[in-house]
Amino acid sequence: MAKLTAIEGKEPAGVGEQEYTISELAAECEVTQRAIRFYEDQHLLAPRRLGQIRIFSRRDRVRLELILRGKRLGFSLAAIKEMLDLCEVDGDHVQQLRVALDRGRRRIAELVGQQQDIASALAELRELERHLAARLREKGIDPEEIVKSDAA
Amino acid sequence: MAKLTAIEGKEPAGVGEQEYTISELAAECEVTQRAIRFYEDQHLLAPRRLGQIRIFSRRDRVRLELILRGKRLGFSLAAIKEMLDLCEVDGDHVQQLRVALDRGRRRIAELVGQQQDIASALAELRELERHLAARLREKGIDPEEIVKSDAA
DNA sequence: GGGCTGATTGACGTTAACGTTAGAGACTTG
DNA sequence: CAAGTCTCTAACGTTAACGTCAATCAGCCC
Repeated sequence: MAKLTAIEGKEPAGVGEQEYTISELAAECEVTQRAIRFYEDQHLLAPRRLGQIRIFSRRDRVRLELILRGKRLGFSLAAIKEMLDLCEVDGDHVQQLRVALDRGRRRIAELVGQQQDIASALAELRELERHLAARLREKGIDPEEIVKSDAA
Repeated sequence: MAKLTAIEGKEPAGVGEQEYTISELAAECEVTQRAIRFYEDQHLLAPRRLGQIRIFSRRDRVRLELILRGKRLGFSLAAIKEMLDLCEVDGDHVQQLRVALDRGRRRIAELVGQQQDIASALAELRELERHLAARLREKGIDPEEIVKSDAA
């Protein structure tokens, strides 16, 4: 496990400040190491280094989890990066706060638009569903009857 | 306009059944010709041919518009194709109807999931918005004040 | 019959977000 | 000390949905 043992050795004994190797982080967050390295490449993560080896802090882990959440929400990495950077505007520069607020609002507007699009798509699909179910009933067949070979 | 003139010549005089060349269709639907050819390549469209030249019917145009709508809704071309094919299950083969119904329901489930994801993303973003706005007010600044350079 | 326009078929280029070898250190263990 | 494990960088491969030439062919105009 490389130098990690050495590191953990340096720390008194226990959890101290909880750090992770890339494999640990990958396992716990259920991503590949490749993905993690890629995020670092794209400056979404910036773990500290111990020689060559990456050491991830709790903060790094939180960031990664935010990244993954963003992905599940369908955001691009670029967008996620923007939002993360945006969240870290904790300086008291008014201009920065304003820009952040503005971007956030734009994204809200985008999402509201998407919501509406999805809603209308759902309406159409449900219409289609009713149509198909009706046609099956016409043929004296129960639409709820389970069809076999239903696996992934 | 190549053979088109010849074709229109064959038709009595006017609109007859309204057909389009690829450039006309592209212009009216605001897509590139390349995209249209690509959709044909992927079997999402199948215009008739007059020699080499593609001739699009009203039905083709409707299909294209559905494709574009699907795209706006974030569906992949594969998914769109599936749905289009699905909508055209007008044969009375029970098995087909059932499969179509099943797929439709799965997609509905997916979309409902997306809706929820977006809803929670929106909740977070609105939370962030409140936070930022509050911090600006703390500094005695009106969050609604318009920021310049607001263009695209 | 030379040129312009518009259509067609390749076929390579592009972006995003990683996957997948490949080769090479670093460290532990038998 | 050799094997095994974990890590690193480098770099090419992949999918989706077209963009962007390039070369060609067909018809119309003067």
